[in-house]
Amino acid sequence: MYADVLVELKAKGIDQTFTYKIPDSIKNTIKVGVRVQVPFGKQILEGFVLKIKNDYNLEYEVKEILKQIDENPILNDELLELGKYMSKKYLCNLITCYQTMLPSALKAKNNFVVPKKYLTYIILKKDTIGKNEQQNKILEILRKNKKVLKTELINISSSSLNTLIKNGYLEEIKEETYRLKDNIDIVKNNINLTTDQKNAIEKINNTQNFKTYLLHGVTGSGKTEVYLNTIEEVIKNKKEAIVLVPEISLTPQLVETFRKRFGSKIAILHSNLSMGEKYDEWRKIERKEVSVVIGARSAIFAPLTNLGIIIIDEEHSSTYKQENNPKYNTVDIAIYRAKKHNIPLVLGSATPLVESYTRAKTGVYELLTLKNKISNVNVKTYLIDMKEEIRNNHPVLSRMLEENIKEKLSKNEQILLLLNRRGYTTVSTCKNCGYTHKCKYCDIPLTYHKSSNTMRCHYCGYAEKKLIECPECHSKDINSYGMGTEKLVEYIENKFENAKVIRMDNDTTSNKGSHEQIIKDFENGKYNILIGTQMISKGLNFKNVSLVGVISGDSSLNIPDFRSGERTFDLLNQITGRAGRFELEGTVIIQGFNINHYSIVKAVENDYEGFYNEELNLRKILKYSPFYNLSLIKVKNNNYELASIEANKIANYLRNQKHIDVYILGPAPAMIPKINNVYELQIIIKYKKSNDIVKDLEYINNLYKKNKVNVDIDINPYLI
DNA sequence: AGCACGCCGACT
DNA sequence: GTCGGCGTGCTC
Repeated sequence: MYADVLVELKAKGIDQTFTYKIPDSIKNTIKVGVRVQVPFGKQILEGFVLKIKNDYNLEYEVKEILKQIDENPILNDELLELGKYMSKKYLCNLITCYQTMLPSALKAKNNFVVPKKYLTYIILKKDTIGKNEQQNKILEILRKNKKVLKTELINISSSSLNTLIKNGYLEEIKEETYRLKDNIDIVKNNINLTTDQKNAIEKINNTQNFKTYLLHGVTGSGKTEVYLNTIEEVIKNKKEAIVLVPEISLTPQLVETFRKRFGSKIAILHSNLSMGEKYDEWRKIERKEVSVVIGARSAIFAPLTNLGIIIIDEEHSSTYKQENNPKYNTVDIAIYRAKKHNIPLVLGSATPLVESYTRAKTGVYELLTLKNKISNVNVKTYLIDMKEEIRNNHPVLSRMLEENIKEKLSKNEQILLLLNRRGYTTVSTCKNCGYTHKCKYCDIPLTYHKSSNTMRCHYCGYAEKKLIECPECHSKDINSYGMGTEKLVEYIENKFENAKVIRMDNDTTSNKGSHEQIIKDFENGKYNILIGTQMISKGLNFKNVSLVGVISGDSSLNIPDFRSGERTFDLLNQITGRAGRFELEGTVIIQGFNINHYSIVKAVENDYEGFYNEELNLRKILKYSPFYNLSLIKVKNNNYELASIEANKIANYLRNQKHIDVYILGPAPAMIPKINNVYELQIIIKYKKSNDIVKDLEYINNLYKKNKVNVDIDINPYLI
């Protein structure tokens, strides 16, 4: 017998299986989907068994499998097939697809030890009479209990314990344990549902076949309650659910709600878990100990075999698109799995993607709308034109925002300030010759970080010392412009003497648990102003917050990306929802230079439909989705000339195909033209019908598999 | 990915 | 002559 094995190497040239002989010792145990260890050239590698067969057609003798690693398949039939689908759809190696579906502990990787955690117990092997008081105490405990944690007995006397073990009366046994313990009291919630909620729940629960619902409801309209109710029904029918959220650590409050409702029936997968913790959660799923999996993007691959529903919360979030290979879109995968299981897929959002809302309007999805449940609290929103304020010598805080901060501080109420830029200053320039301090690997301006006294690149992470003099003209007159969160904190602390400010951005939340700590401290009133990047706009509900200020509400509009309008609308809509969610009267003040843009105006008016119509119109004129598909080809090399030559060849090839309704843009330098010393050129393809273009892309992808110029294709990218 | 092979320049 | 630089190709 022989096996086709897909080895762990992810080089573009090795996207194929290799045949090995199955030794007699594992003939009866080997299965498709298990990992095996194989010789490969001079190395030893791990790989997945994809096929077992009786013969092979190679003119030479094949090598033998060295050993079988897993008793049971790591990849079940559904995941095996899903990997092949992804590999084809996203033009990515099969092995990379399988590896991304699995937690690190289960990926094919030779010499990687599974991080198991054991608890050591002591059992009574042969009863005896103790030689002293301590020994008798230990023996007495073991006569009452079959097995006792070793640590408990060590507390009595470690030497007596060791003696008893040494003489064979007691035995040490190790048992694998889960790292995350849940002792959760399930709270039965008898919330009165609105008519909208009841209607949505009924529709979803009565779904007999695959169907996608778009659950459209503003913040506070009770989408979570719909999720919880439909999942309860799924569990009642002995089926399972996957719930996806953009980033678990940013939505601790939502996760808490789920834990309270489903207790230990739930597995939580997120990026802050250690490798061992992830492995444990995965095993709970495999062993059918849980029926609900909640997690970020990759939780869509949870190996549940009896799915009853898939829910994707905040479906518009860009985190659902993976930026590295395989560049999959989670919604595509969810649709694939929901079809396989013939079940409903629920996409929830207050601000759906224009594409999704269009699908709902055209009947591809079914639209379920939740109207605002919370009796309209007092929230007043103001747009401030900063051009006017600068003239009045108020370049950072408008007069109105300053007044309001003063007032809320005096009333002992809390304030959120959003500034979507971290660091201290954003650009450092020589006043004498105009030299700008840039990253030597990426060619973009470095941001000064005062807390670490370094200049940092926000793209590659490179850091160096602050310039004392200009490297070009040796002038010492270096000027720093722009304002990031670090500087805003300082500014506010100087301006308001009773301000207790805490900052929340990527720099202050990199340690495990620090995010939660900041939220807790702010909630408990240790601080009265929370300054942060867009991180503070999602999912947080603070009872005492009565003022939300957006320092630069139009900054996200300046990003040259066709979704920037959508992102701005989402960001402002979200942050606006942070004020006045409870009894307090809320004020929202949005500052900007371009405050008449429809994304800002409609966000303030909380008018999704209005925003959608404007945006759709623009997408039509500019030939973007949902009217056109988009694909992005990136050509990368550390030699610009070489990259440019190949990029032009590719663009010419595509143009020569002369497909109808296809537009080829470029090649042009990518938004960040050089990252880590590698130059990037991009070609954008806009097209109506996928078939022809997909064939061309497959051809190009194959052509460049062995080329030193790296060609990277992204089907329907989020960012361009 | 890692390793052998081979072709070319620099040097004991 | 020989050592070693790395570009190229192969691994069941």
